Amino acid sequence: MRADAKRNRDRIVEVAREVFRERGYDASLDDIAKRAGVGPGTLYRHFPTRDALLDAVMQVWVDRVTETTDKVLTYEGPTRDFVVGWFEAYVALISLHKGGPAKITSAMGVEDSPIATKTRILLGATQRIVDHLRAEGALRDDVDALQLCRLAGGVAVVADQGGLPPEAVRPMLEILADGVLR
Amino acid sequence: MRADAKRNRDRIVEVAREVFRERGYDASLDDIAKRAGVGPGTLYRHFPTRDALLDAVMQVWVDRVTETTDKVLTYEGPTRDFVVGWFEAYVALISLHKGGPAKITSAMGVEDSPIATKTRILLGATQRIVDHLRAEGALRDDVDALQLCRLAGGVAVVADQGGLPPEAVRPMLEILADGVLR
DNA sequence: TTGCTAAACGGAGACACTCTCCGTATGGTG
DNA sequence: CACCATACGGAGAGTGTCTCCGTTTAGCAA
Repeated sequence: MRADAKRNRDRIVEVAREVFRERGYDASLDDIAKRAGVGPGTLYRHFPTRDALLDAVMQVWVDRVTETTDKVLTYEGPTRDFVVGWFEAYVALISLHKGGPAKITSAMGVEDSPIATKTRILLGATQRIVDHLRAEGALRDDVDALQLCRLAGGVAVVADQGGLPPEAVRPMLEILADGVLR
Repeated sequence: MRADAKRNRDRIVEVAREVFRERGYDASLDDIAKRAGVGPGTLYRHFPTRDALLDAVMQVWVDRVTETTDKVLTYEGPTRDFVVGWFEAYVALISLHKGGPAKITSAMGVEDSPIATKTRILLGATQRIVDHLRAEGALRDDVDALQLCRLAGGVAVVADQGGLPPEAVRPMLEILADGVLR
């Protein structure tokens, strides 16, 4: 890749990250291009679809998922709190910008989604949590990581779209936790 | 209201119902106007916003909610099945057209929403279910109707946006049921 | 350094959707 | 049957998406 191309690409991603956070996932792409000081053509060449851009924006985020999972896994205490803790972390991870939860959760389990890379990473992280719980024999047999992602994702979507405060979200996550544990 | 006005209004609602079901809540309003054989101005005069139109489209649906609730309440059998039954009915009710679950669930509990009438009806129906469960002492104390709507709504959103089949939805509703019961 | 070319740029503009304004048409009434 | 409040509908402004293509430039080879 040519140096100028890389420079522009990076700049677009950086601007997009800000704009998505400020204005949500629906922000105008031409506007992002303008703010990045490039023409719309340049933006669309680098990122043919909105999802492609989102995918790039989220690259940094990938590392955070692993970190967060590591941290949650060190928790020593009641299993229920452990699960609720994971759910809260999960919701926070997918709620980085408005519209994120819906985007991610509806792509969950869909192999050919444009953001499949990202959902696979989340699923992998959740699988680690599931394995941990299975080892303790604390999880219901008929529950898998995909379901956990969808359930917590559902709550996150509702919270995101309805603008719910954390104190309204936690009780719902507790209900989920009680539902998935033995 | 003048006769021609009423005729046009009814026709628009009828067409909108079809189009929303076929194409989802994002369908073009000008297109609906065209299909109804009226100008965009006419559509927008009758329904200043997309939500106003949706509200009109859903009027019939209101009756169905009450009916369905009545029916669910006659069920005699295990409490868990009763709750799962209600959740399934709830999800079906709000999934009449694509995008419906998100629209309804994010408006849930928001007083000044354009579709507040509809969410209040759903909330009322769910309250009847909650009362029934309370009488049996089967429900957790810290759970209310609003939470139930949001939880089931979350699952419905995920199912709707991800195109999940019923057999993927039911287990999640069972988990919810186990979470909310004592 | 210079010249060449593939790669990249960027903006004009086609297309689509939303929503409004206003000249025209008409139903209902006195 | 004449009047006019009510309703119609389409032209068009505003905004966003996305493409095409003429212009520019980075990077390399001589």
